[in-house]
Amino acid sequence: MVTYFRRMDDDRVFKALADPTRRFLLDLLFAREGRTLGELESAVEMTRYGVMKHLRVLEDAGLVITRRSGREKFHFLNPVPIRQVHDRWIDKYTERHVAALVDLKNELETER
Amino acid sequence: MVTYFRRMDDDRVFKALADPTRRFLLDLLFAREGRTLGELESAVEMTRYGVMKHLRVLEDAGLVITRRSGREKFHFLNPVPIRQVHDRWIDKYTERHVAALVDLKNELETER
DNA sequence: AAAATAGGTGACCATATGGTCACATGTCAA
DNA sequence: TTGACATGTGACCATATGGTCACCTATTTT
Repeated sequence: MVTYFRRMDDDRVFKALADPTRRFLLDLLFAREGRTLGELESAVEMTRYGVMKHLRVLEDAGLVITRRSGREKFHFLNPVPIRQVHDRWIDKYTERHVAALVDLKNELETER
Repeated sequence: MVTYFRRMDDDRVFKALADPTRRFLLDLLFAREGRTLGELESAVEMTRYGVMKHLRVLEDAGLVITRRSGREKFHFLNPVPIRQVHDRWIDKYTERHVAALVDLKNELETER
């Protein structure tokens, strides 16, 4: 029960990952970092305000890091919180097995 | 945009992880697997129905696997979807660096 | 067979969340 | 310095989500 409350902090990370649009924004930044709001906006079927709100959520969660330059704001993906999610439920010992299993699954699925 | 829609499937995994109670249930199963509903219920301040609903969501997402025996139902943690989340935004090359960084962070924080 | 135990369903309600709009600020170019 | 560009804010609304309750089924025990 202690854990229950202590962990409430990373609520923001999981809440941020819960929305498909936000995950897609992370995908875009994963493919190529340093994008501006306008650039991201054009990739999603949504108004600028919606995208901004999503980016705000991602930034608050620490999943996206920004850097301003003049009137532009560049967005970068931060993988650290993702790794922490991983480490929460996959310990060092089982990691090898699980990773191998997932890799195998991917191979089998792409082979077809 | 293709990715955007193709990935809609794992919506369930992220939605499942979005709730603190569900994450706590995963913590409980991570600590010791094979728990029954009644056992999990007593660890959370919530009615049995709430816990059941959460377990259902976790099961639908594939994060929890169950096995019935008589009138009891045992719950087990499945780490595979967690690993898939990891692999989506952390590639093989940066994994080493990120993992080392997170480990270092943990050391520094527990040292104090 | 009756009672107790373990789990399950559908409806219901308060609140949280995603998305848009009107309006506003700061920066660059002509 | 005027206009265009890039990003920001607060209010607002429809829908999704978490939690409870009344009621129900299946299995074990006495």
